Amino acid sequence: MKRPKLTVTIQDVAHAASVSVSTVSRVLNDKDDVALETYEKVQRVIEDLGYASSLAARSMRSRKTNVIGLVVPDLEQAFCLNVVKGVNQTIEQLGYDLLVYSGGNSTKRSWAAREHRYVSLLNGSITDGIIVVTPTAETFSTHYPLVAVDPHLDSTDFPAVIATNHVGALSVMEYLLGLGHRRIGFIGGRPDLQSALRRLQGYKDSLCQANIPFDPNLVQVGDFTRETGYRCAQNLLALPARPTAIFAANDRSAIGAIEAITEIGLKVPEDISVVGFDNIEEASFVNGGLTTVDQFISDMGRVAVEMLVKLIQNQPLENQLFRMPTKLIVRNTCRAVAPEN
Amino acid sequence: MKRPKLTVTIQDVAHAASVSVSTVSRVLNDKDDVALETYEKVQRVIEDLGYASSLAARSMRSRKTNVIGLVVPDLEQAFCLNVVKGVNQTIEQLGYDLLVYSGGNSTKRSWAAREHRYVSLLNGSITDGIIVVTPTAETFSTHYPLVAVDPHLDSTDFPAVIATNHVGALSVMEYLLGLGHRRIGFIGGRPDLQSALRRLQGYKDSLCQANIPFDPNLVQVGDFTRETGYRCAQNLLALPARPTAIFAANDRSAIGAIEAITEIGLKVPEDISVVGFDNIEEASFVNGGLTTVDQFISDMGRVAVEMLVKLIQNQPLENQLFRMPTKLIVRNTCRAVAPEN
DNA sequence: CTGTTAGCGCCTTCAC
DNA sequence: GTGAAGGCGCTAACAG
Repeated sequence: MKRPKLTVTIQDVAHAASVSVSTVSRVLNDKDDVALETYEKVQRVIEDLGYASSLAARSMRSRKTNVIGLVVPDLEQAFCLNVVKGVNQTIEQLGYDLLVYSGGNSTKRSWAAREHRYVSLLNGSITDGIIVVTPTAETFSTHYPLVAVDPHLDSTDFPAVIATNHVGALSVMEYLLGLGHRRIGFIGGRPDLQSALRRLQGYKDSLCQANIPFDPNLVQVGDFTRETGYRCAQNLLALPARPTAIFAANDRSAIGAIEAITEIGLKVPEDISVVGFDNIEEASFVNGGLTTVDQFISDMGRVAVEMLVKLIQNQPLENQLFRMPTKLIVRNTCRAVAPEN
Repeated sequence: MKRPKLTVTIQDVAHAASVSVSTVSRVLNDKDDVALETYEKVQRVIEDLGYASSLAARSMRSRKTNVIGLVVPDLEQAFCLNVVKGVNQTIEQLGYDLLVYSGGNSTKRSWAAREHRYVSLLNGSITDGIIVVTPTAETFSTHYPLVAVDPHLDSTDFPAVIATNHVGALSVMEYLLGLGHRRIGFIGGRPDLQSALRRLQGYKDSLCQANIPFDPNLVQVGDFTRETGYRCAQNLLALPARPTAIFAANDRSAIGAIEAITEIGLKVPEDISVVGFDNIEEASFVNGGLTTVDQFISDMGRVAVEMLVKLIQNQPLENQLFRMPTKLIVRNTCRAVAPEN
């Protein structure tokens, strides 16, 4: 025996309202040519039956779902979370719905596979377009709109909005160098993350450009957490020639660093300058205000959505690549030092 | 003119492999009765064409998608994020895929509507079952498996796993009272959140049970952020009769409170005891270890998935309601005080 | 204004 | 072992 349907379908509604399926469909899609009376009757039945049209069937027929997909590697990274935030806000305004797919903490390899899988699973099927955050896969096999957020710069054959980590790091270094610092410690982030790598590169490039020899001891590898920021700073402080400034690859590391510095009786910025990266909420009130760089992450989400929607609506894109600018936020954790020699 | 199909369908594969659609379907679903040779040929074509079967069509036909939906109000709340984490891990192990729908910061009213909307949009259509985190809506019109995480205790007509906020608060108070504290300040959380309310209720109930009159001045309304924790603590400290202990409704508030206390030259726990709630990562190393209560949030996600999968597979549930236990983690921010009189 | 008809891409009998 | 046909729930023509 066939067990009774669990779903109430458009047919049930049509039946209950004594009209045809297409009439119900018209009501559903707010077509104009339905008699008010019929319209109301159908609406009432829909209410009564608690009917909701099946996304699956709808998308299959009309190739348009009003749903946007978002594929993110890890919601626990602040970066991803902020992108989601921006996307969410924009989506709502634009009248789309959002489906997020997030990998947990998969390995890099397995994530690339799942990323791929999800793009083809969703796009053109349940989703009108997809935004992929920090894609691991080099490319995607979808013929539907896709926008990447912060992909590897060199492997982008789809529209993207990218963070300017390198430029941001440069601006920090320029600032620090301008204040007279020469021994600048660097607390890195997770080496498996592009952003971390690019910030480090910015650090190195600045040094190089300023003709300051690169000292590997001044670079500590962290993982973007406060805790390791603390430990990395301890290592830096234990150096025979202690740095006069520390550039942490993100705010949380910077906060950890400040703790380590304070703990041994030194003061920020009097004794050591500290700069972070990200401009998280806490940054504004740590140690009287942490100098850091804002990269407008949630705006990246917004821009990505805007690009995607244009793509979906077949409108031209001004730029294939949107570079989200970066801004140094000077607060109270840096101080000029007298030149050494 | 009809523009060319963007998707490669099962038909295209069948054609390219010179077999029938049903054969391809068999390969896709790993049916046993396919000649090895045919199987491999089809697989190869699938690879070549980058074919991926349409979720929409598949779900429509087979009423089974292997996708689980998760509806959360706000990913920025630590609670939600941790649930997602637990869900994610479990999902992957169980071979399901996960689709998350998250409201941004909608108002409570509008969220209830969207919540409803999403449940009916997804369930039975694209999703085999749904988990709703801290549902706002009282009930849902779905005939498909649905599990709630931390719903209002009284309005649950579907399976749920609930946090034991009240019990947790009780255990904190028991501990504090046991240490001899009588003037205990409370820093509340967002009054629109059940968890905050229940923790407050636990505070009040404990007081009542211990025959300590409730003093409204000792209760400050915060919003679960470090910043307001800081400000609330300042208010508490400015009281004519300063509390000997502060119970903050979450760890971030507690951390803010410790900052405020330290700032005026007092010490934790020597001068004031502080307890948090949540046991976030930071808690373990703030001020030498924050005493707090762990509620195993990500485990709630895990349990919810397990319940849901049982439901999907038509297996019986041992309990309709799973109460996730709570555990007081005693660290270094509390101290006994001598009885007052 | 409303009903009828024909698929969308896929899976599942049922023949062969 | 494989192909053909029917239908899942819905929308988009086309008739009336």
